[in-house]
Amino acid sequence: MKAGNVEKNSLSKERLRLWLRMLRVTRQVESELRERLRTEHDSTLPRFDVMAALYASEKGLKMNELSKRLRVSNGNVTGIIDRLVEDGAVERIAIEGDRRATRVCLTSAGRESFRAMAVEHERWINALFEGVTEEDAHHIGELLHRLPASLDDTH
Amino acid sequence: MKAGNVEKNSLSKERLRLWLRMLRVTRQVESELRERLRTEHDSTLPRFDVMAALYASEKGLKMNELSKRLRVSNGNVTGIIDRLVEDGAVERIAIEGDRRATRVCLTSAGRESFRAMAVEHERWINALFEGVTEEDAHHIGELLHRLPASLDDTH
DNA sequence: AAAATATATTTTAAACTTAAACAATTTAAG
DNA sequence: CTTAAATTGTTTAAGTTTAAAATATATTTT
Repeated sequence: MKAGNVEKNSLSKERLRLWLRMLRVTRQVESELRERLRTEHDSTLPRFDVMAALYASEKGLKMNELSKRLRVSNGNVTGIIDRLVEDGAVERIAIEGDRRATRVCLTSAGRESFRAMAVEHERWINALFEGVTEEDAHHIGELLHRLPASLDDTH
Repeated sequence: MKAGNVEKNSLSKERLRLWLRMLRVTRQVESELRERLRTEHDSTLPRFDVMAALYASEKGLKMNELSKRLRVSNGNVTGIIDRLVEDGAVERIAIEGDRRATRVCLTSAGRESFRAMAVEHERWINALFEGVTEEDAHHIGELLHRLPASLDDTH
């Protein structure tokens, strides 16, 4: 085996190790957030994500946009929105000029409810990442920003 | 507002940003892996994770250990193992001396099948993380290793 | 030994997830 | 204008996921 292959191999292993660690940390944090959303706000992570996307957009989003924004299947979004509508947190609004599409908005109750969760969410994250300095956060953030190279991030 | 609060606030925001990026990258990679496992190996990510854990242990694992190792509920493991058994990749073996517990092992077909997937899996990761140098991988890996501080990693 | 407690796993109910098939509507081509 | 193609959203089938209840077995207490 040539020296080049040895190096390549070792780099490959190091990248694999990095991926496994990212996966572990992400799952831990997700699990923690899920638990707290459930016990303290009677909600779930998918609901929170959808509400966050809607909160950020002034006049709501089409189902389509929501599904692209969150990178989940459109069928998935349908189900989550159904449940949020049942709970009165979200409403579907017809779009004039296109009878296929629907615009989805937070109700004022939904907006209120999200605000409460978001404040705590930031606190939780801040506490979970206690060991990360601003420099670390910035540095890792920059690296992740251009990663993974082969996956297009634009939509 | 005091200066301390401003800094604290900014750090908190930076950590939140880091978390959101980690989440985005992790989901992208997971989605990519899921797709390739499905199309190229007629398998799934949870199956792969379970098989990886079993492959790494010489004489299999108890359902219990598997669920702790993968940080998923025990009921979840039951379902995944059920399907792997159907596929002939895994077998349940009684434990002498404890009729509650079951040991779960890869069959030789399962071991074979996992090996094939694992080789490609490492290649995929290596390609997806092409932009990460060995130094970066090592550095981020070290940081993630001791993160998140508040979550105990021992079980 | 009987009762209480702990452990190991499965079952259940509800939600989430995807891919694929479908229905409705709009847009584009001819 | 009329048909073909593309877009938007829902439905369906299969699998994943969790928490909680249920079951079965083992261990400890009394």
